[in-house]
Amino acid sequence: MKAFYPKNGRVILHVDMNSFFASVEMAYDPSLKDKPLAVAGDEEARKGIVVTCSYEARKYGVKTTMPVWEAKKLCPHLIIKRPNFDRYRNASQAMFEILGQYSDLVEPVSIDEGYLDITDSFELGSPLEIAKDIQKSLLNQLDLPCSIGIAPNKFLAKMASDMKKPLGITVLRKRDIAKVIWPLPTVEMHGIGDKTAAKLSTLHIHSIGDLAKASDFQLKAHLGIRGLQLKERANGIDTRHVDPDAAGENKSVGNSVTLPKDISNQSKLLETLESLAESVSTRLKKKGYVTKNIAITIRYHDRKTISRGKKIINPIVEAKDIFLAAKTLFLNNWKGDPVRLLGITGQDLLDEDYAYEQLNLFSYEKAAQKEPLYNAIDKIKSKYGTSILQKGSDLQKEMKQKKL
DNA sequence: TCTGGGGTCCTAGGACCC
DNA sequence: TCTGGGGTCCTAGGACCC
Repeated sequence: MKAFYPKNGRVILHVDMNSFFASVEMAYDPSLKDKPLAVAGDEEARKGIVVTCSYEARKYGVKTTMPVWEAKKLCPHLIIKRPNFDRYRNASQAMFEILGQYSDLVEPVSIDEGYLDITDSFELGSPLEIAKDIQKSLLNQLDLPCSIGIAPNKFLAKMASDMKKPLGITVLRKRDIAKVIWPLPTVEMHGIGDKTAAKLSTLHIHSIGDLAKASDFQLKAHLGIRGLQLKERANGIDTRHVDPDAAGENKSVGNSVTLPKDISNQSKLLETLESLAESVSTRLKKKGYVTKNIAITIRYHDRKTISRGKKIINPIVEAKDIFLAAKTLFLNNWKGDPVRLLGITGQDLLDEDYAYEQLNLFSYEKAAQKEPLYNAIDKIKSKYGTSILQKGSDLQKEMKQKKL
């Protein structure tokens, strides 16, 4: 096991829960076990899409994102369950608690997968022993199956966890890359989707091995710097660290709904925006953010989707403020066509604590007590008025200019 | 009979400034 | 007639992932 890995190298696990939502439903109701099960939304409300399905259902060709009517055609006795996200979040939390017992370096990637850096967990056993133990714990304690990849970096660990499902454990060493990874078509690579695969095809790059040997010049010309990064990955190079703090911070918070029917009635659409503003506000508050940028999404009858956003000087979080911003954007951009989906997203998030600090820092009372720094602030205050919280960033700029 | 909802990252063009 | 070149910020869209 010492030979497993070069000095100064790392041992990274990628833990990927198998058909997570369906597995959680089965753990919750064991009578569903060994049956073809799909978690999907309501067809009547135009949300009839398979979100996840059991391996039993996959045998019939049922796949994620497949419309329910199509899935039922392939598998007439398919059992459909509505998604229950609270249930999945709870299961996810329990899962990460278990992972945390094996390393301090756990990075959640999504609700059902995460990376562990177990380089310093050698006292718990060899990497393979640790992986087996994790898999067993998740199965025994939560009744949830997973696949695990073991590799010297994140990319290879991710590729490895994909290779045996369900309940697989795959070790992928650098020296295995040419034999195991290179024969795969490019679209199998994490980070390459249909569009990029098609583009690569026109360059006569079909397998991951082709990509690994492709010319930098050509890749850069057609895919930009991303092309060069993909080539590195294809060669098994990935220097990203497992960062336990990476998750938990949001860059944006948004909600969207597909309407049960296309709507062109303005007041009905505004009602929808209002309720979206409510949920975005609630979620921002729960996560402790305020936002400086509101964007709306409109999808039309023909699925053409546009987004329109606007930076806001004064950070907001209240539903009425979010609604006002969204409403303005909507009325400025909507020409009356039937709408299929509406969404609101807060991007450019700011910690509410930070915003609160700004309030304290610039509050008149505190400022007045401190000389001479705050004399200048006083002047700025009289210029900007009393809504200090909102003007925090402007004040900061001005203070910077005055070298305060 | 089609085609959800939550995100992240990257790019390209225009405005604006020096 | 001719009309630089960076740098930054903002906006919109696209690709990808689960």
